[in-house]
Amino acid sequence: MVPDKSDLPQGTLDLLILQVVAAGAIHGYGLAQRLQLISRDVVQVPQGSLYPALHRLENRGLLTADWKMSDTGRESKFYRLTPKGRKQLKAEAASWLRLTEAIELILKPSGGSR
Amino acid sequence: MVPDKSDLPQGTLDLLILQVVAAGAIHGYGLAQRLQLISRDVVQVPQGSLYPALHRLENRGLLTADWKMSDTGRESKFYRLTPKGRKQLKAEAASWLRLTEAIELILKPSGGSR
DNA sequence: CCATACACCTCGGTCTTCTACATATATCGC
DNA sequence: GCGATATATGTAGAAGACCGAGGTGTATGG
Repeated sequence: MVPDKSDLPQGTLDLLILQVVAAGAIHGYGLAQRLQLISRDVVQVPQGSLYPALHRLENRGLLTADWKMSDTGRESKFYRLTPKGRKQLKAEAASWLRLTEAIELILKPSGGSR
Repeated sequence: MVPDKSDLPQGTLDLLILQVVAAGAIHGYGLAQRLQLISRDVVQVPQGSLYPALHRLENRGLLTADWKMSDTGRESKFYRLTPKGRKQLKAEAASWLRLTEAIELILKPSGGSR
């Protein structure tokens, strides 16, 4: 029994999507499964969050998509990173790291500078 | 020159406030300064986020406040944790840890189980 | 007396996220 | 053949968090 699924803070979903898509073209449904698998059920993306997020990223020019047959014989939309998306992924990953380190400083009091 | 201030993902502000208040009664203005100091300018809480957040936490019964003189001679509202707030802090800190670990798994591909 | 730092507050817009609903195809068991 | 389930996509509406901009007032230093 996994503790509980935690809702994602805003912005992090974009980062996770970009990261998974960076590993290879994938369709939305599979992406959600993959996130859940890798995170050991901690990250569970509801469809009502997933698809709007994908459309946002596509509209912002970070992803491109084309319809193909999935290996189950159904039509699905495969997403790939654009160069702009790759750049954005880099920026967001760095930003995430900077933020988590800062929060770590606050959560674990140590050398509280002065 | 610090890279750039990053906007806080929703929910994390509550966690940070609870954590700082847990270290001792403090007023809003000082709390914002303290967060900025400890995080080395990464976390900068605008007042338009700060005060609504404090009111939310107070309404939810996680904080209590009373007016006192600050050491500069002005009236200010000093916040303290309630028992409920302490419990909530624990829960949110654990949740944050679980989430960051899960995201780490996604961001740094390694043993991607199967 | 004026600017700055301290200290509080609200309003309105923007954005994300989630719940719920809606649609369609392939496959498996019966 | 038929119904249930898994696959796969999507929209609509509501809730909520965050932030920019604005507003109030006091103390202090020049």
